[in-house]
Amino acid sequence: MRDSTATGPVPAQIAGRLMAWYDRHARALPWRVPPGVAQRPDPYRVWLSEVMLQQTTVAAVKGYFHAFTARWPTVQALAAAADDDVMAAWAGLGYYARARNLLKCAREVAARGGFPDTRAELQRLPGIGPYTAAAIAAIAFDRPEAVLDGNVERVMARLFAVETPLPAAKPALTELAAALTPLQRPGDHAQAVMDLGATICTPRSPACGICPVMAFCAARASGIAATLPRKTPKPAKPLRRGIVHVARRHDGALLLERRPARGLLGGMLGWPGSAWEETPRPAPPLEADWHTLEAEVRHTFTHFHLRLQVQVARVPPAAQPERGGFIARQEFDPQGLPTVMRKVWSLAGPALVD
DNA sequence: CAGCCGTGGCG
DNA sequence: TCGCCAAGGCT
Repeated sequence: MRDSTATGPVPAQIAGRLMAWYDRHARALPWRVPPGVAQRPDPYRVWLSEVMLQQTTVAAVKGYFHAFTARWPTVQALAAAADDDVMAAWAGLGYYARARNLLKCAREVAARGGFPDTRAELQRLPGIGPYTAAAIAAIAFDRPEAVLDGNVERVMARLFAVETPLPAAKPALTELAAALTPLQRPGDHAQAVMDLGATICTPRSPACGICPVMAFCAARASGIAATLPRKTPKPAKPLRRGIVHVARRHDGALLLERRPARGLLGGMLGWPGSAWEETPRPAPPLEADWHTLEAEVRHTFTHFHLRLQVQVARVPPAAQPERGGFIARQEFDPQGLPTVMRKVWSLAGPALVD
């Protein structure tokens, strides 16, 4: 539902310019039906791509999208997948709550016989918030819903010279985006604004000279385009430290532990170790002759920097760990680990070679 | 509702 | 090297 439409002369002109530009310059993307093709995209592929694209770049998503759609071509297939297989397939993409919610959502959708086709119903599903619900409704079901993501926020802030910093400006930007959304081809309009933000109206050094709506842009007119949108400064990231333990049994098996379902790296496999805090206390998963590696692993999460000390040990076949379990060398695939754990393996693996 | 939640690329 | 940023959602 919108409280306004693109009926005013200026919004209609802007939307028209955007659509004409999109018809000529739309990027070819694996989940996208090109403009002008009279065919609705598969809601499953729209949903999957939109969830993967949450706070994630197109380049990072492409490979995962191909892997998922090849292995699970339908929402029914994904709904029937094993949890651990989906988590391992998602490994490296980040924000692992998305993968957990993806499975929950797939199972709800499969059980009800398909995706709902309205924004309100879509938003009741796990992992689908205001943005994703609007995007699926507009792109897959041709509903005139306005999407508001980081790209749209930036384009609206500049077009209409909104100087209020985010997140306070969000309601105003939402209204502007809704006022610009046309009743015809709302899905293409949404993708046009996002494409514009991704390729021309970029965060730094926007290419205003080739922008299809330059003539309408208030920020461009006053020379402040590159300074918008304003944002309230974020606090600095603190440094946390940790100690991880990589145990290799004589038969090659490796000691791994599945992390708690919620929280950081929730539900993912990892190496056992200490908590990550200012001054961690060692927490070896079993008694062994631990050897500390010289190099540390450095990694940055959303809200803190991490430095990990890595300890390795070879342990006898009868070793009984207090936490985690041994995984046979042949079943171990570092690609199924989150990136920080892959970094640990890249140091520990060579140190444990026979 | 503000804090939590990954990762990689870029300037 | 470092901070910013990306097709946000959950609690």
